[in-house]
Amino acid sequence: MTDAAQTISDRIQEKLDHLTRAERQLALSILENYPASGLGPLSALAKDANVSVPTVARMVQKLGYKGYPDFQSELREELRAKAKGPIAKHETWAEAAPSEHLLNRFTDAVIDNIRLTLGQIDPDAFDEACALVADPSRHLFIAGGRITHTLAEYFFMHMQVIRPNLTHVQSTSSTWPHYLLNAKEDDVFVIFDVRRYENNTLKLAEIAHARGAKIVLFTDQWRSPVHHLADITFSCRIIAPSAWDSTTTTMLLVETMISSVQNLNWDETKERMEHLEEMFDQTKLFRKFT
Amino acid sequence: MTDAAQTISDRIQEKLDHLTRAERQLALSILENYPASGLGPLSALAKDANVSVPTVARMVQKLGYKGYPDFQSELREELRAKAKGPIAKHETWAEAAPSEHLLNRFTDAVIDNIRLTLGQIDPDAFDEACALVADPSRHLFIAGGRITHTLAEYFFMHMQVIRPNLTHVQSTSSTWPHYLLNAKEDDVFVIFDVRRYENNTLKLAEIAHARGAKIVLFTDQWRSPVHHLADITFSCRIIAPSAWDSTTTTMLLVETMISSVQNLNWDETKERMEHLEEMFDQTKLFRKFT
DNA sequence: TCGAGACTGTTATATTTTTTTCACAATTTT
DNA sequence: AAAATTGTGAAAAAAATATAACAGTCTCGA
Repeated sequence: MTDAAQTISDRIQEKLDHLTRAERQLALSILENYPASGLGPLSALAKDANVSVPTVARMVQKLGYKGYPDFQSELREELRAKAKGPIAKHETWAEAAPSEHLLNRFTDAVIDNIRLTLGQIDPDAFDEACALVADPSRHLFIAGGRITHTLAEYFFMHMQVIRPNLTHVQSTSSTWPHYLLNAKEDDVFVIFDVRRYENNTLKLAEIAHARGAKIVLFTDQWRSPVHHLADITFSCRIIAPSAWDSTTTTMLLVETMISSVQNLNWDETKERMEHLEEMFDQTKLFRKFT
Repeated sequence: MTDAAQTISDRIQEKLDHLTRAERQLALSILENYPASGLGPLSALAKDANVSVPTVARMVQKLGYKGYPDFQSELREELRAKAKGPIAKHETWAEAAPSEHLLNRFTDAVIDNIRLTLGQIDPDAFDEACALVADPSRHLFIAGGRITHTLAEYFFMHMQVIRPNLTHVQSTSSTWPHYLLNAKEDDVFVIFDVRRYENNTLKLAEIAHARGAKIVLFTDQWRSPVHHLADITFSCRIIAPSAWDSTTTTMLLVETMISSVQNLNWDETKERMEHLEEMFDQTKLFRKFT
């Protein structure tokens, strides 16, 4: 444990379990900008982590240092050694694992996906899509297929809080709600379709398109055939070192859209969220934040 | 402080010619192990460079800083920026959008989450968890709560293809399958629990723990209370510029685990995937790949 | 539900360290 | 030799740290 080969970062992480709430909060804050934040004055660190000055002093000693200056000098020593060392590259994500480890390879691939996907996105189209989705006067249909079902559900769950007047449609479902057939011209469909593209989803899109509804499509880099019917298409790169494709990038886009729509409807959302909080408090479904 | 694009190292080197002998000696010493030596006390730096204390004070002001502490805080700021790495900063993701656009801010936050999360992961623990989950002789229970339900379902969906003998439990469900109460010692629970932590999930974990089953937990950086019962915990950073937390990082880990487990069980998975393909072809649920 | 105990922030103070500045002598440079 | 530079020693000022006492809060077990 007290081996010289151990970095202070390791040491903190190791003891993370034995720390109390405020101390853990502090520890995480230190790791956040490691090691810079630990090299400033104690008071600044405390403020940064939103804990009190004594908490910092107490934890540093708990970690086994004689005092804050002692802790700092070890940090500097580590920084010194690191700068000297031959391995200055920080290209691995899971630092404790070799770069060939799946953790690093997979993350590399996903970051690549994110980079390439975002690079192709037209921000105006994105904003336009958000505006469409945010408009409560349009009925919002959200549809996913077999794989994308979870994404659609995630999106639906959040939209439910943000706005009224929406429906979750599972394209693989044998029975579509009949009012879907009555979709109006002003309605919006958010459709998820990645390979392998599903016939049902295409049919659904055709119905929507025939009724003149707007279609926002999340698909992969090869583009679902729904693409021809969609008003706005987001194609996400989904390549991963796996037998399956990665949904992570699409998830990122979906979450960004949720955040954006939420901002557009903030007044109403706020109210709805407060109601939700109340409900949760009443049902005691959740524990108090610890 | 004047030029943002210039590092302090650059600044020192630039002025190197206009410095006197002792000052140059000091400057070179600072650059020797940069930036560590500049972050210690002034007196230590002076001693290190074999110059007097006033020389250090004089030069720092000559370089344009208000005082030694000012110089230090700039150094720390630089270190901070550098630690973020080239990927996190200095790059706009959606190139067509300004860096203040939500697309870029959100992605920045998520990349940060990924970096910090992966940095804390113990690859051995990860491999161990994958091995547990891959073992078909253990019954696999997958449980998620309100928010994490979609993640759990996504994981379950893929595990279904990879291995038999598994169950999806929705912790918020009013009725848990009765055989959950008969969980054996060798069984494995994969539990998702992020804030706000759910009491039902904790109860479920307690049952599992009481029966001696293994518990693998996916939680957030603050750690669900289930953590105390879990054999292996993955804490994912979930901060985002949004009223909600981001699940993207957790999704990344889940997908990595899926990929890893799939590799471990490849022989069987292959067979099952082929069966699945056949089924899909027969039901004509999917279109041919175009 | 209640109470003991642990945890944390607040406030205050003592202590230590660090920084800044000074005057002046020694040394080097021009 | 004059001017600039540098170190020495010291001391004042400022900042940072360590510690204590205490009250409010939360947790957990009875």
